[in-house]
Amino acid sequence: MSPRVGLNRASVVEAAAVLADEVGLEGVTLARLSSGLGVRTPSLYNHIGGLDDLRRELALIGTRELGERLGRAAVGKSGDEAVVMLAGAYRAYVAERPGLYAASVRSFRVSDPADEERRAAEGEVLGVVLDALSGYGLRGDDALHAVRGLRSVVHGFATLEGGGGFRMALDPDESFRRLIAAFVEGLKKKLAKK
Amino acid sequence: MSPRVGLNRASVVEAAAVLADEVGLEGVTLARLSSGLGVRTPSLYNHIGGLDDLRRELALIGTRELGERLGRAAVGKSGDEAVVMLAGAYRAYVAERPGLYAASVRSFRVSDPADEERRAAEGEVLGVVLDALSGYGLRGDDALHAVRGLRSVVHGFATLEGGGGFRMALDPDESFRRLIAAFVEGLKKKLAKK
DNA sequence: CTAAAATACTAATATAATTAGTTTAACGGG
DNA sequence: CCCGTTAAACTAATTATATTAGTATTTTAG
Repeated sequence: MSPRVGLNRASVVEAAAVLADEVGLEGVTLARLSSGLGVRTPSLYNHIGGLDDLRRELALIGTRELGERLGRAAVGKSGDEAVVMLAGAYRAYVAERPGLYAASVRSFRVSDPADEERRAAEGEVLGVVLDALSGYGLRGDDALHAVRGLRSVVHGFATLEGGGGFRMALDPDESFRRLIAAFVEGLKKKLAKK
Repeated sequence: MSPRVGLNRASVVEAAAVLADEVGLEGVTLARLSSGLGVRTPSLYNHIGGLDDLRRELALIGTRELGERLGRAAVGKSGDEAVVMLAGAYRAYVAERPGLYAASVRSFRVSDPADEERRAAEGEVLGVVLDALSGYGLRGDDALHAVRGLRSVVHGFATLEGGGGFRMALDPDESFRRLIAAFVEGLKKKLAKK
């Protein structure tokens, strides 16, 4: 139809991100993507290296966006409030951009341990959470255990929720509020003593 | 080569389960499966309805096996000990049969809400966890919120761990121990008062 | 204005799922 | 024991996907 549709790497990746959020990460095929962009499939190879490259880019965007959201949510907060805000922002991001989040979760440590960009992006996220937990006086490994715990809690809840894992009848907001409250409480009690 | 290899539905599904644990759920293709079984791909259709049917079967087995493990882990226990054993058994199952667990997580509520077998299997799991939490005196919605919380915590940790989401340096057993301890502590503190 | 680079294309290959239709082994009733 | 039905394997063909190679054409740079 049209010579020169005007694609570039950024627009292709952005379209893929939208698609991922709409139909799930598994639903992102080059055929579907190219069709939506009004182009034949091989034309995408002028802008991306292939499906793996595209997925890596989605993962990177997902991790970075998550880091930004968390950073903004925690700014100026400390202690329990910081954790609650962080958790809420994390959950909200998973709900808003499920495809990008799913891409970000596939760890580069499996696919390509030498990927420094992804390592750095994850390091950013870790830093934000460590900062938010600084008010509890945790040091070294204690802080890292706490970060793992918080991430597990929120990731677990958000992915089960997004995947339809909860029966509808019970308000998920309330479940989440209680879960975070319990974690915060346990953090203070347990990590103080051990 | 050989007429009558001697397949049946159970043996095909079992081979698929082994494959899923080895190469991941996404790696389970009918081509790979049939090749491993010494048969041409279309022959599998004599035993299963197709890839969707196979995945549903894996999900069902995963949910049921998880339920059995949890039931055995919690038997005779109560209170904190029951929760700790439950959590440990859950995490161990995810580590041992990651493919089956991944299949079980894809909720039937999305793919086929009318699937009564899967609903029942998930109900079994829920029942086991509710029983284990009975010692905390939680009733009705309070108990359901607590189950959601516990499941989120353990699912989150186990899937992040299995997906390579943790940096190697820090002992995951210790992270897990602390997380469950914190959750249990928070459960008592927070769910008593609200 | 022209040469080079970039972008889109067609054509072709390989893998995968699925359906249709065929062959043949196994098994049960006479 | 034989024959016919059933079940389990097969080949062939269709559709969808990713990917590579090679071509044409538009845009851009000098």
